[in-house]
Amino acid sequence: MQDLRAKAELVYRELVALHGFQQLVPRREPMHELISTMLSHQTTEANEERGYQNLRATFPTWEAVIAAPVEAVAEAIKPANYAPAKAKNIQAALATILAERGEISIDFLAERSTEEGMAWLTLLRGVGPKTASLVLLFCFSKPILPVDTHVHRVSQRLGLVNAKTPTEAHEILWEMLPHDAEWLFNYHVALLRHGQRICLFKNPRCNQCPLTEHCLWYAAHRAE
DNA sequence: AAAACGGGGGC
DNA sequence: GCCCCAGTTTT
Repeated sequence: MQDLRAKAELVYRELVALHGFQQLVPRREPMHELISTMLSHQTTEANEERGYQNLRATFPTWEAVIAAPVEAVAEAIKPANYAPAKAKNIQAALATILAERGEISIDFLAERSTEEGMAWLTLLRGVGPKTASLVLLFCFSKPILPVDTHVHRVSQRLGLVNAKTPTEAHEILWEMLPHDAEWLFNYHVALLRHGQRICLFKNPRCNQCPLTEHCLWYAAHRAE
């Protein structure tokens, strides 16, 4: 177990160096993070960004998004996948947030514990554990690890975890990694970037990876 | 645990 | 044209 922790530190150093040290501050604006992450599911970063920019350009305020016909919101976020469902979810989320304190802001999450924040956010339709984790870590510096498919896959290939489900992968990583927001932020971002750019789901670019000698997947597939 | 949801862009 | 993608919800 202790050697796994050491390996995690090695992976952290190598991948943060490779993909650039990320600053946890200045933190992202919470509403931007929440809505853009809701848009991001099952689509690409470029489409998420276009949908978000188009949404903000179309409606002057979040209140205007709530007031608009759901079809108009769906049209604005069209580049994102599942636009009709996401439009409905975003309007409902904004209405819930407005009801919380009478203004469109989730800054009140700063005063809540990590667990309370997770519970509150995941009550929103269209917000699951990944989205909630990202908002709490990126915007409120809560020590929490978002385990998306990239973090899971890269951790798995490097032998850091051997888990059937994302939930199990999260439990193992949480036991192993430091519970420090900046460390977790860098780990998440570094493994995400690695998964997107080098450790691809299919045909990973192992010739660009500094960790092949520590990689179980590479050891099993190097003959191919 | 597995399927449904469902669309733009890269190859 | 085929297949993938910062996931969530429902069966």
